[in-house]
Amino acid sequence: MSTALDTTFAALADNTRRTILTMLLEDDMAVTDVAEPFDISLAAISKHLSILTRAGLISQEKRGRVKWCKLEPEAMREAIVWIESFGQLEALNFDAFEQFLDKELGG
Amino acid sequence: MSTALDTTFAALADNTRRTILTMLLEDDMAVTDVAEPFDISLAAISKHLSILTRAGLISQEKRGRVKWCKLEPEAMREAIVWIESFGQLEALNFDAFEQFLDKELGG
DNA sequence: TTCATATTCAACCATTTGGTTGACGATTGG
DNA sequence: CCAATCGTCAACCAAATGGTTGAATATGAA
Repeated sequence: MSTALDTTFAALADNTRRTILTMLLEDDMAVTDVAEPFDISLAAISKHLSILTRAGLISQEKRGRVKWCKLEPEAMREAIVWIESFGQLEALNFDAFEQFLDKELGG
Repeated sequence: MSTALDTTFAALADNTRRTILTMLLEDDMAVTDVAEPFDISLAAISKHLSILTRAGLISQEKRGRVKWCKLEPEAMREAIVWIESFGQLEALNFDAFEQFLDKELGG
């Protein structure tokens, strides 16, 4: 089974896709313009965009013959929560945390 | 070409591996004990651990016939830095959480 | 030494990925 | 209407994943 978090992290696990997301921070872009700086085929970019869309990280809307790509940063929230929570838990000595929880919740 | 960030995100893109990392927050564990709660073969777990090791997220040290797995959370730092650059999502206020914990546990 | 435990390796399978090329459908401008 | 542009689809390829089973390797214990 593949969770939303799986899909998000998998989408982020490729430099081309991360670069595309960064490009889209600035503004919405047409597929052709997204592809322009890369050295791979338009079809390859189209696949990357599909993966980003499936992960919810971008949305695509066709107007005329141009398909516009728009960043959807909300989709990253769950991943951020996971990774930052992990960091928090790690930072605060687990034993102390457990003792704290026992005290607060236990009984 | 596959960057460190690629490898880290790819390693995180699987629920079994994320669960393993969470388990290791508490303490170092032997491979067999890591495998225990999961419903898949030991060999499958062994592969997951290889992927985590390759990503630097854990280290493994053999003592006797037991191989101990240890969390290496530093490996997540680059990923955290990247993901945080999408900062509109910093709406989820972790600072407050940290301050709360400092107050409760600190001293 | 012999048996059991801990872990990996090897071979296999199905699915996904990241790329290619070439054809195709839709749309727009002349 | 015709040609160019935008983008996807289809078929293919090589490599990686996530899983299996069964054999092999280390090590420890009796």
